[in-house]
Amino acid sequence: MIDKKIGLKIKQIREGWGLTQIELAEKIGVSFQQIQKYEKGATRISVMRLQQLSEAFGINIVKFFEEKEKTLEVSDIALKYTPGEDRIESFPPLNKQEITLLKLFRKTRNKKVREGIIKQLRGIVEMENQHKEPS
Amino acid sequence: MIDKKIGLKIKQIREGWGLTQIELAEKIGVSFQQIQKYEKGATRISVMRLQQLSEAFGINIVKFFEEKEKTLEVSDIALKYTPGEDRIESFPPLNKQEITLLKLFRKTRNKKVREGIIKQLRGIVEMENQHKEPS
DNA sequence: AGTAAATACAACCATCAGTTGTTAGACTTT
DNA sequence: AAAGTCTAACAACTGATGGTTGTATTTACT
Repeated sequence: MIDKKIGLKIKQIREGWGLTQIELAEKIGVSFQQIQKYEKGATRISVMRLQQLSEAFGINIVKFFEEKEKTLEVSDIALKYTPGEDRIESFPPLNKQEITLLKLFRKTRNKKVREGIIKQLRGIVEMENQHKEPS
Repeated sequence: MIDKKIGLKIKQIREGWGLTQIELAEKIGVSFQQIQKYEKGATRISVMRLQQLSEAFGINIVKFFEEKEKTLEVSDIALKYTPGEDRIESFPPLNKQEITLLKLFRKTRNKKVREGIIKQLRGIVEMENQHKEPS
């Protein structure tokens, strides 16, 4: 019962952080299938694991026990986001540049443009990696 | 490590409540020897057990994680990720596309690239607006 | 100092946390 | 649209350990 709640919380935070199960698993040193079990509440989570998870996420461990979502203070940034799309509750802390990026990204209502930007970024990242360490 | 801390906490609270290991054990349905292991930190404590213990004691589960009397609070959120930069905690939830964007954006270590992307986006947005409603 | 309690220590056992393997779906690329 | 890649779900297996029982100390009260 409680493991299910915690598991859901883990999943929410992980997705909010933009991590895959695999990435998270590597961070705390278990298989990604085991992460799945945690998220599903299929196995009992030990306090130790919770501790590791909280470190991986960079949050305080008690966050896992907060019942309802500590509502997010949206006010300060105030930009319209399409309220109908599926959104993820928890998210990584953003710096100012990233916020600027997101605000602009959300301003353009052109789907093609957004996809193009992402594709472009993907190409750049790939290029950087190839340049740095050719496997 | 953490199990030892928690175990000590359990012992302290139990003694504070004036319970014997046997009494506590009966309350949560394990042998008193197992309680000993918890208190010594000899076995990993599961979140479920902690939950049961918190109910037996009639306290909130997060009490087990309080370091000292000092209440540690929200401030310690995730600054370890990029120490130095100032980060903002709250932001409207991100959808999947936006998370993809952020992940890519963070992958590129090149400052010029990031600035370029933003500049480009800014231009696009401006163009869109002019095209739609010429003042 | 005897005995009844609470706690500590040890050895064993059965479960289940964690592994590997496979499959299915969601996106990208050609 | 087919092929390749990445992510997540599902299954079967196994070793570690959570949990048990048994015995030995310690503590405390008469």
